[in-house]
Amino acid sequence: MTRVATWNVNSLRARIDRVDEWLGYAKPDILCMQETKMPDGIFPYDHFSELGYEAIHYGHNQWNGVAILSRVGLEPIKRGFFDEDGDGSSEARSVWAECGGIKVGSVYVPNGRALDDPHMDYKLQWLTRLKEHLGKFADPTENVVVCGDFNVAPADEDVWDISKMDGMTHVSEPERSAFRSVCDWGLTDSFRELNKSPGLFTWWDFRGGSFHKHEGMRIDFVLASNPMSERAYFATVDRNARKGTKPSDHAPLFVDFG
DNA sequence: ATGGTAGCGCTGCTA
Repeated sequence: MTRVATWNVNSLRARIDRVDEWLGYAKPDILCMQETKMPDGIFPYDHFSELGYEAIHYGHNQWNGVAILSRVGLEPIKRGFFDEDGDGSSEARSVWAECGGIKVGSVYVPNGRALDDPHMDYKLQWLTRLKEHLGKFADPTENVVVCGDFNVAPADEDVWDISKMDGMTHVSEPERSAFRSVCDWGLTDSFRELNKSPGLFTWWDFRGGSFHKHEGMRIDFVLASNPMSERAYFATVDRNARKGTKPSDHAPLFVDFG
């Protein structure tokens, strides 16, 4: 069994105790993290090594930052897309490695902010570039997982109340279309394949008690190529990690592959 | 009720 997890930690420095706690009981083999919000120079490689995890991190500053932890081996492949230099001139939104015979990507898709904001165009273009990158990274007949915060709720049942989302980001047709286009490369939303119920969320706004009102969205995914998808047999969101002291606004989710 | 909270880092930006 291989347990593949993804978690937008919303600052690794602020969340390190919660991450340690979660690694201790969830015991993922591979954990993709987003929004570490730190440069590579202070990423706690040694700390995770003591916990049995190899790691690759890509971050420049207090924004973005992505990582992959693995306890089944880790061969670094690329910081950023293949058309990015990974030395600081581009945003740190993707990192790529091979872990125990699985090609793994950890991605943090731009937020978009609003439908009429220039960042929305950037978000859509970034998703197009992600798909182009996948073509160079791997073949969909290989073992591939692309995990992360996509900032898109792909279907109406992935938000708490679609009637309140008219004109809002994360649910617009251009965003959903761009997400589907990435999946059309050869990736399946493995969590949804295994959990058909509506109202299963991975993110809740810090404001207004959204978590306790169950007002969230499902915007984090473990996307799996067919050889991986066929092996997926269990998936869940750990809502307990969204409770208690200093939680991230995202909960971790994982998929177990036989 | 056009707010609210969290993190970073220093005053406003990002989400």
